[in-house]
Amino acid sequence: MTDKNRLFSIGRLSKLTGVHIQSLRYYEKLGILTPAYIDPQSGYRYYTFQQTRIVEAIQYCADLDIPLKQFADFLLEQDGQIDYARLIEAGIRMTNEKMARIQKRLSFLEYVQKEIRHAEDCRMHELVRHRFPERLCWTIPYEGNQTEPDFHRAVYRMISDIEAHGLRAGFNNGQILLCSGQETRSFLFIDIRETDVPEAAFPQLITIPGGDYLCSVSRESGIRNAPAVFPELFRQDYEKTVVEMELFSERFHYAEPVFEIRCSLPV
Amino acid sequence: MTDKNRLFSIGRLSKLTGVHIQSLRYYEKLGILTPAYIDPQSGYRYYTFQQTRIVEAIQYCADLDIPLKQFADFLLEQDGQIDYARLIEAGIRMTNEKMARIQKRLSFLEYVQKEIRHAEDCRMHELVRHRFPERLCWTIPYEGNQTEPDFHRAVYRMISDIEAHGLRAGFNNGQILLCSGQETRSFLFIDIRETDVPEAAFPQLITIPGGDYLCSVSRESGIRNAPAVFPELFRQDYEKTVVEMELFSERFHYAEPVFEIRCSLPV
DNA sequence: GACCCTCCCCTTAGGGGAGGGTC
DNA sequence: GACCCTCCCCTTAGGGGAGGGTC
Repeated sequence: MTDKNRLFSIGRLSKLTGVHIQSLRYYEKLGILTPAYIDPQSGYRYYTFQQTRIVEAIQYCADLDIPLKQFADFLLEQDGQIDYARLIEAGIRMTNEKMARIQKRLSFLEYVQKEIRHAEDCRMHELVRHRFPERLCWTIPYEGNQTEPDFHRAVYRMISDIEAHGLRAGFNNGQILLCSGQETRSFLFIDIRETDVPEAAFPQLITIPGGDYLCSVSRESGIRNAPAVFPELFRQDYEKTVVEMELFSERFHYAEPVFEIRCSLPV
Repeated sequence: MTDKNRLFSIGRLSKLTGVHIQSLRYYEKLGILTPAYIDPQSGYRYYTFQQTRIVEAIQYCADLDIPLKQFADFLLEQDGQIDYARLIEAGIRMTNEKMARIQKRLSFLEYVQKEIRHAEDCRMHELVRHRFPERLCWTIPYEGNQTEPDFHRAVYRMISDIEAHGLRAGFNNGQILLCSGQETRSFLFIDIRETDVPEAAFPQLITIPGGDYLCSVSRESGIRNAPAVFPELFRQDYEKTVVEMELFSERFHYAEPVFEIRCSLPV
């Protein structure tokens, strides 16, 4: 009935397209590639040369992580036609979106890499000068240091607060000291992931100013020792921001955290 | 024995990190996130605050499609440490590779989109002038047209030949006519995917020259009619390349293919 | 002898329960 | 009452067979 000279067996189609035989059978199962003819005796599948196009198109989808079931949307009503224009259009759109997502992750990785290099730097030298961007943080008043049992309870409470206010906690947390004249206020902080929240939205939000800081490493947590760590800076009278965080580390054991203390320089 | 105040239940860790409880249990199963403490009575899992870092790192891997089992490679021998430097380095490398792959696919999609637009153009107008890049093709001498049963057999033979010579067939195939003076040679062709193969590598390889072509659409295959399709060009005496291919189509049914015939213009 | 068939089990990174103890 | 436990079954796009007919 059918001119088998013009048809290809599944193995030949596989060779033609470079797609595995099992995949072709799987496409049939999904209903997106029906053989042109199936021998009723042997069950052998036969395909037309033109069906190579459909196989290619399916490959694009798989490559682009378009779910194959969705591929049926690109087959026009009349049997066998592919709406290439829409398929390609969707493909280009999804590819661009994916590129943007990956680009974002890449920037993040590069940011963390910078953090690591800074940490290395801090361990190598007594005092390191480094420029930091400003950072929006959620805070609560806190005295004491980061090794007391209270610290974890307070951090957990802050996280709950942040979530309760519809924000998301970031990766950085620690203590801040805001020193202006005789007055010194001490806080715990966690940075906020959203960048488009205005500082004025909640009274708990504080912006840690960007700019140059002097950094020093310590095995012990104690932000109140800042004047002893940075005597020259504390001899000068200006509004200081002091930050203490656990040092980003790929070297030291978590059970023995290392702390970094930073003090803003006069502008 | 353990100070539970400093530990987080699985639900709290889940909230802290934004990772599902099931995922955390799955990570334990894989051996990449062992709870700091498991209550022997209840089986409840407890985690330290520091383990949030490990969860984050696992998330980077999952995001980057790094197999999670491989994540163990980034945990240093001494329990609990993450080799962030290597992890980030691998992450950046893999991300860049992925970007390159996606970029390649995007260029391909854009190429196909151009093909579609050209096809549209051809259907709208009697004659279309279009510039094509040169293309390396595998050929065999062939008379007759693309609707004869011989055509498919010949195409299949060509594909086998191409594979046998270690090359890969591309998506374009059809007929070429090389007209120089009185002499006219007729071939079947399939384009070659590799771009760095020299034409001289095999006698079957022919480069279809790039440049401006006049294009016309026909419901029937018949490259030998070229003089009737392009009478003005055939009145002029220059070396012509005539190409006939199935028109790239998202409109017409495969059972009724449409053909495009192209003739190179004088330089 | 190479090709093709139909089962059937396995992979990754979890998601969605059911049924039953625990904080 | 909210939280956590252990099974158990399901997902995508196939890969790798076993055992048995077909070109």
